[in-house]
Amino acid sequence: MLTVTSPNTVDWENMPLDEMAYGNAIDCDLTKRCGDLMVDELDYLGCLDLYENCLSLILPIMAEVENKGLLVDTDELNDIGSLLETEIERIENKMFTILPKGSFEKGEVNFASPKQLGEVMFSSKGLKMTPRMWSEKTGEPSTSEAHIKDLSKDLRRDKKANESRIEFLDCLLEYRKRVKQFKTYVNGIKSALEYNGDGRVYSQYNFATVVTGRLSCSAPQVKKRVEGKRGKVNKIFKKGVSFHTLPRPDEEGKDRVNIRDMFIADNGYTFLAADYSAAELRVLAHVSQEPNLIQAFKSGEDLHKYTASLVYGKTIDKITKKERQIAKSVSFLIVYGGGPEKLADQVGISIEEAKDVFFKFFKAYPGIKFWMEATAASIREKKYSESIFGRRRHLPNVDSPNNKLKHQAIRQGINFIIQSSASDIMLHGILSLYARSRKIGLEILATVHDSIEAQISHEKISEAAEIMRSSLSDTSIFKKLYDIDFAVPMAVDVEIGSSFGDVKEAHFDEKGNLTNAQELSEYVQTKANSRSY
DNA sequence: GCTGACGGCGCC
DNA sequence: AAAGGGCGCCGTCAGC
Repeated sequence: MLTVTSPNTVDWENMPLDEMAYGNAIDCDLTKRCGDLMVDELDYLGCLDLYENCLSLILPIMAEVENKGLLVDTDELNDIGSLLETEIERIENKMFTILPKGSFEKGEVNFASPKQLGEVMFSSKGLKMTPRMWSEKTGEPSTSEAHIKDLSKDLRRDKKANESRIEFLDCLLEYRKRVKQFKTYVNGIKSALEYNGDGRVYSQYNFATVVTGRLSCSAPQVKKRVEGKRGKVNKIFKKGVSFHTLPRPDEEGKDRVNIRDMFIADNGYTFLAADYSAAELRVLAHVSQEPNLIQAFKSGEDLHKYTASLVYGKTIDKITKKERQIAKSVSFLIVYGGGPEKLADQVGISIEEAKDVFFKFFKAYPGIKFWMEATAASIREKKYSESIFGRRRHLPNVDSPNNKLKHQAIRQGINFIIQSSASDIMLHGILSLYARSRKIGLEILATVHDSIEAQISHEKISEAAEIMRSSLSDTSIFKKLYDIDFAVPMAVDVEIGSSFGDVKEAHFDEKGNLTNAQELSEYVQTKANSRSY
């Protein structure tokens, strides 16, 4: 609320209603007055259409999503919880046996403290490794994953002499991952369930957080004064988790822990997820108007294979997994502003090879290079960049005397256009879907940047799948609303299953009909029948 | 006991 | 020459 200067010290839950009503009234008044001014400003800047066609409409829809929340499978939660507990204990014990005898005993050192862990890894008392990356802010030796992997890779050159070090580093990464899963999700969801009391968890979708216009997602919290304690608010209760950071299992199926399995559709409902395939690269095709990239998307071929075939001068059927992976990486690095060094690091090739890949990529898609250069020039001149829907990001750092900041601003500006445009396409997709969802009873449960999660009663999965696919992929609305001829189709994949973590691809025929409905629905029903709800 | 900065890492 | 965009959340630690 606008009128609250220190929200963390206010006890909302115990506030008298009239006091809260008064505060809210002031907020409404101020918001309205600010709103009128801002509408004029939006009009002046050329993005009032976006606000009226999309942003103003989507707010109440997301409020509905927030209030609906998601059902948690508590059996799954408990299973994952005890699995993680024993796993964490096992790894921790193992780590202490690896350390030199008499150096660090269990209970004496906390691996979660980068400072203490640094002692273990780098001091003469510990594993005596030589650091080569340091924190930018504090100058302390880094214990980051990148550093650990780098050290580990080097140690493996003399495997015999470094056996225990390598093992420790492997354990450390595993330990961190499991601890994070346990602390953030098992603990987090358990305490949320305890507070909510309805078996559900909730997320909050924030509209004015992300510079590009993406929604951010966070766990709503209640600040509360606990009985028996004096003074102001002294406890924070979380009502859920951020849905945007839920981990995926390392290897689908192989990892026994899949945090996403804990989130399920309501009893009698099937879980559906629709996501745009390569949304940002499609936007890149549109803004750059690169003919080969446009053709790649129009062809309906696998994009990364298509790109690889241009880069390596081979037919698509000759493209190896590795070549496809390289083509995929280089595409995303372009969107983020990454260079050959990152590519080499990511896919395990030499920097020379990586430079060659970049060269050939730009040769295959010359319009991308041209667009990036033209865009950079425009950003330097105007000090801002602008998305296809008229959103702007101001980038004063293009004039910074600091080279790093200067180049960073250019990358941010280029990425802004792509990320922001993709984000608004998705918001329009939500609107289209919502408009068609009511009559079949489809309910949106969550959104994650380029995907929408929803539920539908079992018997209507075919209709629901088709509605999700067709609403999200409809680009004709951009012509209608903004006179934009979108250059490529927005392809959408739909998945259907028994939980957020357990979905299988839906297949459609040319007419858009779901062809594997029978198989999917049997699978989902079987799963649902085994649940206690 | 609280706050904010920081390291670290999850996702798109 | 070097260059990864955008977030949220956890624990630790220093400072008040």
